[in-house]
Amino acid sequence: MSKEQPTPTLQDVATAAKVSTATVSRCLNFPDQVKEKTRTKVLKAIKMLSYSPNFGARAMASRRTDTIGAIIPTMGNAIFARGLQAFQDELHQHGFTMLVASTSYREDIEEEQIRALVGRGADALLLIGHARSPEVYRFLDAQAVPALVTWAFDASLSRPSIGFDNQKAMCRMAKKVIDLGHRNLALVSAETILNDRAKARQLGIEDALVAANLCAKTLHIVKTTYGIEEGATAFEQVMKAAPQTTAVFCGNDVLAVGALRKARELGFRVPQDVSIIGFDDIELAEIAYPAPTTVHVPHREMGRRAAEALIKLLNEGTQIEAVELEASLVFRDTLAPARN
Amino acid sequence: MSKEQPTPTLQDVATAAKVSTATVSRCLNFPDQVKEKTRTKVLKAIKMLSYSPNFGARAMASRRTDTIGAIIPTMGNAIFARGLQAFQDELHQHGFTMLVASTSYREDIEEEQIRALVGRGADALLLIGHARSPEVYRFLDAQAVPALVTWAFDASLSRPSIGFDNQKAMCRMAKKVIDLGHRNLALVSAETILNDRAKARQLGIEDALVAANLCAKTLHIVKTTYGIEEGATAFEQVMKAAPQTTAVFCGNDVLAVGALRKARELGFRVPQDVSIIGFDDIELAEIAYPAPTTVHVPHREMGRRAAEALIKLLNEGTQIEAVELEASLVFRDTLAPARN
DNA sequence: TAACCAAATGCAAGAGCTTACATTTCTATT
DNA sequence: AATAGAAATGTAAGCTCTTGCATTTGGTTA
Repeated sequence: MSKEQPTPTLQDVATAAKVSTATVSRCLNFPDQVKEKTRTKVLKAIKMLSYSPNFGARAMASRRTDTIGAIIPTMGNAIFARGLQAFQDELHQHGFTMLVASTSYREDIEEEQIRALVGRGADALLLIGHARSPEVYRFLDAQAVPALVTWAFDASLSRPSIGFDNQKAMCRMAKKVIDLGHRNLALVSAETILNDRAKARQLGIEDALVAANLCAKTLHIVKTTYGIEEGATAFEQVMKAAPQTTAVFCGNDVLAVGALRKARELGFRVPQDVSIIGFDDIELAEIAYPAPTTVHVPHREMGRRAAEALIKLLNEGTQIEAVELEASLVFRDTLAPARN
Repeated sequence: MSKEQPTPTLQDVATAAKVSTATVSRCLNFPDQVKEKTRTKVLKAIKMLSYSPNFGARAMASRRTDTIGAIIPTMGNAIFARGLQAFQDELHQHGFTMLVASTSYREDIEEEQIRALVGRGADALLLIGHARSPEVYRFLDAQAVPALVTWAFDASLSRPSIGFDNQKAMCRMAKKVIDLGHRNLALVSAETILNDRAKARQLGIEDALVAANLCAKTLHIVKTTYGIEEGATAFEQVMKAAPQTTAVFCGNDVLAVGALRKARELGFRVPQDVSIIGFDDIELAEIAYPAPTTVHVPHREMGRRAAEALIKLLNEGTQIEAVELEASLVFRDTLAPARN
């Protein structure tokens, strides 16, 4: 290890600049409280020693970190990336830092990461979806760390969320599909136990079926994990188990793109033989061929607004107010009237 | 603000459990040094108070954080995501935490992020590419924070890196392309000033040209920023400015996919009219149509190895040894012999 | 020139944890 | 039953900063 020469501290800088630690500290935090000449001296010492403040000590002494944590299911794809980037940009502009952690869609890891970020002094947290154990929320309350839920919106919950109504959006899409004559619907979905967005999307389709006087039970559901390959496999399963299917909904675009590829491989013409519908409208969707019909999620807007709300809360104590954004339907080339 | 009830501290737990703070601390860090009965008592108090250790304080007292920082250009796409995920998985298995920050390919932000992560107590850093100012390296040295470079490999540099030789890999690919009769090559590339990977890839093509007794100057280069749309636009520019081009290299798959789409839109048949070659072999490449020929980068392997090396360095003081991995050429459907 | 006041700086008390060392409590041995 | 030695627990110093309050400096004014 190279821990020989200890890293320089505030004290070292103070000594080198022949001032007190308080002055150095003020130099860093409130530059205009210190005289030009002193400041120059201190800055020189800092540069000379390559000093960098110890964040932990600072956080402890000042009781704030200007850090906001974001905990997302995965960074392995673009679903959250775009919104997160917007979130980060907004934070950065206001002098906040973002810390990201991912959970691989696992509840235990999420809890671990929440604790890790809180322990690291995150002043607030960005969370995806509402579904998590009450204990986690209790913990957040005990630590007095505000948490904002995004990628979902549910006015019935007391926790504020900034997002859109997954169920309503998917229901609208499903109604269109049903209008086009489709009666044998299938859904390739992520596990819905811990994923309220996936669950809501499923319910949305079922709502549409019921609204059209069809039986919700007729929706053929295949659960799978996340990934293009998984989407492909699931599509094959669907068509094997329910060959009469004319429209396959996918819980997200990644699955949809996999399904699309497999459809082509299996010789299905899309959309003539079978329609495929995605969700999210991520970059992937732009380049898939044929271009997938999907539900556009206002990622950037969501990220930006979430950051805005959190910053306001932290700086001014303004309570977060829930915001429902609109998801829109994007009709491209993978949806057509049902065959025959 | 809800900062009224202060968050519980070690001391609070100690009081609640009627033991000393030392015992609580040991309960958390060396559970088997404390008697079963005491531990139960303490754990109960912890749960009751929803206590969570303050990371900063712990780091300060114990002088280590078990945290490794990763600084990548962007999380907006899959290029770094996969390798990072592998990196993270490996770290997690060994009890380390990863902190990610992104730079939007900007040098000033990178420096800021390096300071932020070091300040936050990262025990080590993962960096992408070699290109950065000597001052940054001086800073890292002064702070005694080891940094490992990946996504690039250059044996001539003293800093160890774990990656592959971008130049060599691209050169191999370019040779194949030239062998297929292509003489009018173009390259759509990211800005190369601050991006040594992009630069190396360009040099690789030029090497191949020279090796084939062609003039390196004949390579028509269009610089652009990152993105599918940007790739599309750049492709159009290329074909407008140099219509005789028969093979378009792209600095990465994202650009390639954009180029591919635009080619289709403009009525070019790929690969009959024009060949398009990507780099990275990310997920995107799997679903693009036609499937792009590209250079496969061993992302996961790179991430895993980097984590391994860093952990060994931190735990055992073993110096990092540079590792050159092999990138492989993946021939798919967007490369064919030059027309006429 | 004395007196006053604001601006600049210094002093020292924490902030929440770990850990070396000291002390107490058990267990096992005689 | 007494006691050595191990195991468990406690005490308190120290990690690096920030900040309220005290002190010094220096410029104005009378």
